[in-house]
Amino acid sequence: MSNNLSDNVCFTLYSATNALIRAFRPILEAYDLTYPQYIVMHSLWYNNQVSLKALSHDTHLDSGTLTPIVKRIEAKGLLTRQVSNEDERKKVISLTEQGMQLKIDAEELTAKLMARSNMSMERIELLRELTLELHTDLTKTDLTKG
Amino acid sequence: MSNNLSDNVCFTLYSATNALIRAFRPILEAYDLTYPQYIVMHSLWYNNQVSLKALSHDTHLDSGTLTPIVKRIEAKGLLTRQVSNEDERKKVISLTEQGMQLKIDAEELTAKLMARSNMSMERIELLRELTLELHTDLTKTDLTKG
DNA sequence: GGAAAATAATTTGCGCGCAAACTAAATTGA
DNA sequence: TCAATTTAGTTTGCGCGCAAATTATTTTCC
Repeated sequence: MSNNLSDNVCFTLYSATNALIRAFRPILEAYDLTYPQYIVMHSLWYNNQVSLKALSHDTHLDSGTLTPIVKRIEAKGLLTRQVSNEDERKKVISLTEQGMQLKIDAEELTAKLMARSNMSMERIELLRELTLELHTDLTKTDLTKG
Repeated sequence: MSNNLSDNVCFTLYSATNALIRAFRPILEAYDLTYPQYIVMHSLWYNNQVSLKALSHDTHLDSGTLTPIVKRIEAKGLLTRQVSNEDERKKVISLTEQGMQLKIDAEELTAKLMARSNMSMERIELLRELTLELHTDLTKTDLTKG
């Protein structure tokens, strides 16, 4: 007998994510990055010189989304895209010196943001586990069996 | 010492939401609605004849986002927008007969989707509470005090 | 070896999400 | 009263997110 949007987990998840990205924006603006661009940089800081496909797998962003994001980061001079020698379909995405130097202590940045919420570490960790579980389940059942 | 994106609650939240909207898409396509459009309809099904501002408050979507969404739903013939008599700045958004008839048993639709995950009811409810808490905290601390 | 299928990345089109600028109407207050 | 301020909604510009179509390269397998 739910008649309230906030009774709906899809809606609360959706709203919380929008609020989180919104709260992240001014923090990331200091680094001239959007949140998806930050995700890509974060991925590369720990896994440099990868193909777009590998980056797509790690960031959970599809190639059609990723191509323009990577191009924009390239335009800022933080990475380069070169055709692979072994396989000319592939592009090797590599951080520039500037891109490596931008490496932000990622945990600190997240911690800084999450400190704005009054949630305990335990509840934040619980949220992380639940959303990870949901994502895994939803992408597993993409066999359109439902 | 996190070096993995999935260790980051922001990322897991972001990915889970994208996956959820993606999974919702084919289900909502049968009703010719996007997820944000569905949110607006859901709000109106339980709270008809409201201003854009009231709709904005209920859906957590800002007016600049809402105006084009509402216009698109209007184009489908599911609602009307009329200038208010009392206050000519305001618009009264009202469901049409067709819009009311579209009313989907909202809980069933969400349940149908969440059934695709293997999460228990308890964990889904926990996720709802945590995301609701996070949203509340983040919008409360928008006093740019951080 | 070469046609067919698979794979990697790009492009196109559309609908958000939102900050910022704008228009128009209502309210405030000297 | 009427100028200044506030409020409601729209518009603009930009960056996603993604499905679908496209291009180019590689692999498969006869």
